[in-house]
Amino acid sequence: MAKRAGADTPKDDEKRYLARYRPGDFPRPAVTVDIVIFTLVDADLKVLLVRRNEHPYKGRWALPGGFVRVSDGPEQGEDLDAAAARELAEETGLPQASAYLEQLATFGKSGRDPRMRVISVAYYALVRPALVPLIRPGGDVSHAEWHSVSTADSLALAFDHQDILRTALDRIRARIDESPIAFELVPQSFSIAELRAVFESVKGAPLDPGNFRKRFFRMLDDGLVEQVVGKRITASKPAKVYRFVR
Amino acid sequence: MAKRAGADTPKDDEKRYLARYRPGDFPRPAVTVDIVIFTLVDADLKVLLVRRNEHPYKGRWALPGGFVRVSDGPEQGEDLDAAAARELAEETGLPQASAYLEQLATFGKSGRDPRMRVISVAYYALVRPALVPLIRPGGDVSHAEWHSVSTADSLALAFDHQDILRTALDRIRARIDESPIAFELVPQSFSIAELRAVFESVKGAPLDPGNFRKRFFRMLDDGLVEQVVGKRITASKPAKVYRFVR
DNA sequence: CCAAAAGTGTTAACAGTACACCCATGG
DNA sequence: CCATGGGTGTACTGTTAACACTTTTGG
Repeated sequence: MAKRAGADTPKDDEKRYLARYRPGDFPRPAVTVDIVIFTLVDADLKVLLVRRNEHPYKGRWALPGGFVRVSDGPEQGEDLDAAAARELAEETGLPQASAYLEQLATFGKSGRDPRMRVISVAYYALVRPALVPLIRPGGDVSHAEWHSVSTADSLALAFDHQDILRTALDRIRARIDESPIAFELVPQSFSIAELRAVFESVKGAPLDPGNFRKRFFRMLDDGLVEQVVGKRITASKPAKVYRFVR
Repeated sequence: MAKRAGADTPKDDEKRYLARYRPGDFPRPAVTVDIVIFTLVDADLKVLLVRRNEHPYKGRWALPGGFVRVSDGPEQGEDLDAAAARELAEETGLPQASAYLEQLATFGKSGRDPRMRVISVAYYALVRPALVPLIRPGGDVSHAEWHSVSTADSLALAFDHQDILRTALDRIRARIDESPIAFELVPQSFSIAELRAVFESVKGAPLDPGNFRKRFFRMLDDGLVEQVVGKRITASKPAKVYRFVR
């Protein structure tokens, strides 16, 4: 292992190896991102679906999604998260980073797309109700529509999108009690009742207003939320409004 | 839309479309599965790492893994879960389905493999301590070794495997309180103290024996575990043994 | 007998649930 | 003035955490 003049350093060795390297000709799957986009309209949890106007599953409702742009060159293409953010922006017309976006799971059963082997990395997104009117379906989408999650179950979605939707629902139902995702479905400032409506819609069950209030005040004590000036006009007594901290 | 004789049914339409379809020549990423294999040795949580003997990251420790076998033909290749199970079996020499295996997350940052664009679907596996002596690293693995998770943090793993390992640790630490994965790291029949050791190793903190016992008895009441005949010989008073139900 | 770990019991604090009730407001 | 929903209080229950204690074994 003595060093010869002009000999290999480990770095040289690696450089030569990588320069010689040619991506193998093993077959590769196509990789897509599919996004389960949720919002709340009239205290009802909705998911954005697009109608397919090409085979397979022509005419069926499907989750918005698209291919991940990659390359084997020195620029290897977009990150997975970036691909999801781009698809979300393209399909909704919303500006980048205006919605909460998180990876859900990856679906790669053979045969899930009859055309070719496709592996889909699924994400879920939460869009504030205030942004919903801004949504202008763009890109290659012919027709996008909000569906109530309760009716979307009986809709015979394309591919395995039923599985993906169910997984996303399970995920947000489990996560809403543990993480602050509920604040992604209310306006920047909100009343306690509005936040409760988010929980009720996601959980699909009514909550006791008094008990929820106590739970909310613990969040206040913990500094998770703080009161802001203003009142929310309701059908009865006006309510105080709060905002999520950081 | 009137039906002509011998005209297109929607099915014919779809068949013709699919027959004409040729997978696009869009570049595709390589897709691998990487597995974070955990076990418990002497009440210490271990992870199985392999030493790379090729560039890039030659000489570094890495998670076991390999390419997903796919094709665009009518047989599209193995499911993702099957690929993970196969890799697990190949790398450890254990029979199929002898360990708990679950998808973790998908890692697809551009540049994570300098050779080409690689998207890795990560899984984690839990291997019962009793099976550890049976492990005979096979396949393309030159050298595999159990590392304590505490020391593996400071090991400069290959690729982004440090991220993957940390994600796996976060996952099992969160899941051990919510799901019965703890029983996957203990012999078929076990004492309360042995189960407690699993929790302590995963959480990385000691638990009060008395309080853990009460928690365990709730599991007994719920029918989650049941007592079996026999006793566990310990350094002191022999302990009753139990098994996980279903 | 002694150390060690199995096994038992007690207490306080806290979170979740059910439910009764008051209060301010718009109609 | 009354229905509505915001806002408040209370009693009960179950869970968790801290900790003191007894019992049974091996050495």
